[in-house]
Amino acid sequence: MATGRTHRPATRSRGIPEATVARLPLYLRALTALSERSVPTVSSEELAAAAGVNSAKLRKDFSYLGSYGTRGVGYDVEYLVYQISRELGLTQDWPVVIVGIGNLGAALANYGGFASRGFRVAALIDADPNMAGTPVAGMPVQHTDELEKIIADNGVSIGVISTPAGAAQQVCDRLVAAGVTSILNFAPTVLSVPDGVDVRKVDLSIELQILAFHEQRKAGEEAGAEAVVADAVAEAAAADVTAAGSAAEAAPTAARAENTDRKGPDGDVPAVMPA
Amino acid sequence: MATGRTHRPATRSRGIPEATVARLPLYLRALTALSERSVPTVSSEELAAAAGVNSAKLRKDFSYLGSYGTRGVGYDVEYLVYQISRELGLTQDWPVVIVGIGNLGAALANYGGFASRGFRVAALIDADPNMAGTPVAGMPVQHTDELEKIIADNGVSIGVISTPAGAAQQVCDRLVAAGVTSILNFAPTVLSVPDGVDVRKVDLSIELQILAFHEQRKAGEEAGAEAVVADAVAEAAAADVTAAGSAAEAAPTAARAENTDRKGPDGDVPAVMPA
DNA sequence: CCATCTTTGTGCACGCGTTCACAAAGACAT
DNA sequence: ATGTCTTTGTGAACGCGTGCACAAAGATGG
Repeated sequence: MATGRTHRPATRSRGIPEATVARLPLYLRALTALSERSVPTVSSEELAAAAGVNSAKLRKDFSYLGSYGTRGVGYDVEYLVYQISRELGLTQDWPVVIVGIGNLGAALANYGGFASRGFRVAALIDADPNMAGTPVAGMPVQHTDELEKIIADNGVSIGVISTPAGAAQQVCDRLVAAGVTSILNFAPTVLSVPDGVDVRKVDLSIELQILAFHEQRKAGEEAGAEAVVADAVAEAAAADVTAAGSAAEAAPTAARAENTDRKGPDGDVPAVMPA
Repeated sequence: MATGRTHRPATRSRGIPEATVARLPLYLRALTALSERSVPTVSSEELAAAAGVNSAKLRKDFSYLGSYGTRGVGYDVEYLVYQISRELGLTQDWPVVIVGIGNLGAALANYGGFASRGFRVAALIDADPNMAGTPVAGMPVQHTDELEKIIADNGVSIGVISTPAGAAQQVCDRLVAAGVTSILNFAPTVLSVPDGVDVRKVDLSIELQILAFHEQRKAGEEAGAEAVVADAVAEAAAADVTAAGSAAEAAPTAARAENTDRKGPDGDVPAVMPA
């Protein structure tokens, strides 16, 4: 059992900060695009713009990899592509299994971004016997019973879980027992894994919820609470930060602009509301 | 404002740290599960374990929302569910459009996690005329031409982009022009948006690349790096992952269509091109 | 009503990540 | 060669996030 401990001791990596590692794929993509356009060199400023980050951050990130730039010129695109690929371990071929071939699993199987980056889908696995043999993305789906054998035969160390939440932990346990040490989890569940196994989580609904939070904040700043008329967004250059009266939202009485704006900096206290 | 400008003002949200907001959905999920099991109260320790975080962190997170706990007892599950839902803006209904109904778009349309959390798929939009009318997830796909009208009619403020990379920026521009102010982007591209618009990115291949990095590090550590010393590894079984030439080892039957050399299926060419 | 026990809420310290600003390094022109 | 100009690489400051440790608050039992 042993729940809990799902976190990573992580950052013990050889010098390279976790935040930097997370950005390397971003740089790599931008560099690949430049490479395809036969651009020979690129400055930190240009590359940073293409990757959507700060140039100083980019330079510092690269400094962890070594001094691959030339002052006064910039970075050699091809060379940098190679260095980052090597650092990320993409110069080798990573066999990957996808477990749970529903809509999402099928989407992942068809996703081109994998094959083009050193990943190879070694097998598609599903628990539904009726799916066995069905071709998805030009590859027959195999039954869960074969899981251990598939992993052993292909030397798979990375697994993708796109099953329903209820099956995720069980699948995870089997993957780990079979030798998988890195898992990308799409199921909305917290997975428990032993030390030494990395888990990364992608949760679609969480991302949306975070957006909703900001959206609500934006709407609240500008007008009342309720989703009044879907008014065309006028230039809300108001630029003020009226502390949202979120507490008052319980009583949605149209949009009261007047509504006091006392309380400047401090957070708004819920005040009432019986405990 | 031209292009560029991808940075976000970030934590300008008066009060609740961004990191905390990102965890609220996690707590909410755990609490919902408890609620369904009719658990009346929960301690920070228990809830933290269920959510996979540190209990101190959880308490601090909740402290930003207010003092909703009872010392010596814990938190009232139902009450906390309500408070977090309200804070995240999930007590209202958020109409969402999904643009790009390929494999991934279809998966998103079918994803139950949306409807159960205050999100409602208002429309599915695709540029392919042949898809128009085709039912996906019990809803007819509509053509891109209808985009502006759909957004206006439904008061949509959140858009999901699951198109190929090449079309993403264009779709994004249209969404924003039509009034969308929050975007969840699945296309492997950096989107440029004006201030006031939030963009969150979910990139499948980036996550895998990060895993590959750690995987490589693990393998390298164990094998003793480049040390020439002929170490007699007893448990060499797990080390075979490092074998670089393992590509030919499996050689699955299915011919992998065309080579991935030139242009990746995801086509990450366009990207940015300022000036 | 008091003592004890449980659990929250938070002050504080620490470390990571970000950003600024600038000296060093090299290209390039003269 | 020398000066100028561009761009890298990084020292240092700052801010955010995390986790510890503990006092305050309230429940519970006598």
